[in-house]
Amino acid sequence: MVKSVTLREAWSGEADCLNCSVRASALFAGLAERDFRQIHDPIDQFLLKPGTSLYRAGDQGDFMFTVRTGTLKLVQYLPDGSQRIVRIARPTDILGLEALVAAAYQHEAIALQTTEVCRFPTRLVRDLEKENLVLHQELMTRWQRALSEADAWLTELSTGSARQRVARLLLRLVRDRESCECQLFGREDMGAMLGITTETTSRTIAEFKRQSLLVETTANVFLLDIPNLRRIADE
Amino acid sequence: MVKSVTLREAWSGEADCLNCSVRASALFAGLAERDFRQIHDPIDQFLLKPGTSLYRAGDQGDFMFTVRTGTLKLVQYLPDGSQRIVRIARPTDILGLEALVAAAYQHEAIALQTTEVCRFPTRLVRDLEKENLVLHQELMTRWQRALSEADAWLTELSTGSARQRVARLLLRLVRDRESCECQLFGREDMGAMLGITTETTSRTIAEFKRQSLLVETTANVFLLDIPNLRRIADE
DNA sequence: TGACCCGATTGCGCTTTGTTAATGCGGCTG
DNA sequence: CAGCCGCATTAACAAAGCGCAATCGGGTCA
Repeated sequence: MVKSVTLREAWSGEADCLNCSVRASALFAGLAERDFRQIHDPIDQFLLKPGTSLYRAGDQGDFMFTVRTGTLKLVQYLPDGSQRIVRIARPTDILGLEALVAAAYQHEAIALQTTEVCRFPTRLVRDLEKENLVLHQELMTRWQRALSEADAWLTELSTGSARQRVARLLLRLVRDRESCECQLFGREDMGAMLGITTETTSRTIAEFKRQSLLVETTANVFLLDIPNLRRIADE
Repeated sequence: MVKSVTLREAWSGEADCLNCSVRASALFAGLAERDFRQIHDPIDQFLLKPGTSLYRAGDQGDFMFTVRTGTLKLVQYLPDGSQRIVRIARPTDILGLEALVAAAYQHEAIALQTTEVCRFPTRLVRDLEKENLVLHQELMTRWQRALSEADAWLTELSTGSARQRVARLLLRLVRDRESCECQLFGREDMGAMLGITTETTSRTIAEFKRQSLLVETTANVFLLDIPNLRRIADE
């Protein structure tokens, strides 16, 4: 079991949205300068250390978040206390979409790496969205993207043998990347993404390493043999 | 493997939305009478026999659908050709939401029972939604509901032992129902929902029957022993 | 009525995965 | 530097699920 740290002392300043480095692909990409002037509530930034919980399932959803850097996991818990990771969030992804239509968050969001997020009030989005067609369109697209991701996790990451699932997860981690290098997560987290145990995950990855499908460049950073992994994923 | 039938000869008339029996809980619940008068394209109804395919992944998404009666499965296929059912649609559910933001459908939709659906043009929703806040809100809620469902399938139906998964699926089928009676699907479909084989599904259900957790009233219709199934689901 | 078909069920051997515990390894702390 | 902690890996064994094939039961069709 992994213990999680609470969000605390993670505030790292107010955001400068107009000059945001991810603005072009962020939720607010469609806002004009005059729209930003309407924003009176401050948009805060947070710097999360790995293991920090951004919010928990059931928390009141007063805020939404944009990931600037790093990675978070969205976790749901089973009656027996074990966790299942239902999605991961990467830079430009939105967290807390559900707050727009529900009172509370549906997952716990926990940083997997050092992660920067921007926080903005849910009601800000609710207000802006009524008048701004681009934002509105963007929201629907985000929703659809989350749904596609969820479906892909079902078909790709929760079906087939452990070997196949691990291979598919690895491939997914380097998709739309220039390099075929990627930083892996802890074995327990990978298992929770794939619906298999920590040990099976570790065994499988160790085997991939022995077969040179994975080459470790730095601690937990690997080069992937994409063609052969793809063969395993599809067999 | 299951073969699917194509949508054909299934047209069953034009819909009378104002007097629709599921209107109160349908997507268009928020429309006033004058809104309906704006609708010039006809809204057609279809009656699907079990196994009929309503649309396929990749088909151009010109229409959306409301389920009036029956059940459909939303299927995605793996590279090896095996199917994974990612969701089921029941009365008042919307099919083809993704057509609002993507060019094509993401799944194949296949009737599991005799099923009635209403079909309306995607662009009708796109147009109405711009002006009608209630419809707009309703759409977001639907999207979120689909997402919650997908997440639940991951945590409840794709995690744990086959016994637990089957039990959880059964419980889910009678949730928000007055009676604890329900019509089951074919074992192959149930397996495809749970990520297990047809045989394992059959063995598990047969075992439940022997233990009287399930009592068959009619062909493939069962009474559930909810408390004990719940115990299995959570153990 | 008898041949046939389809889906459910069962038996059986085999592989994979889960379980439990031990071992290794690197980094951090006192 | 020794001890310790967290995580990955491995071993050994048990259990679960898979794959394949045979069987069963109902319903259909000629």
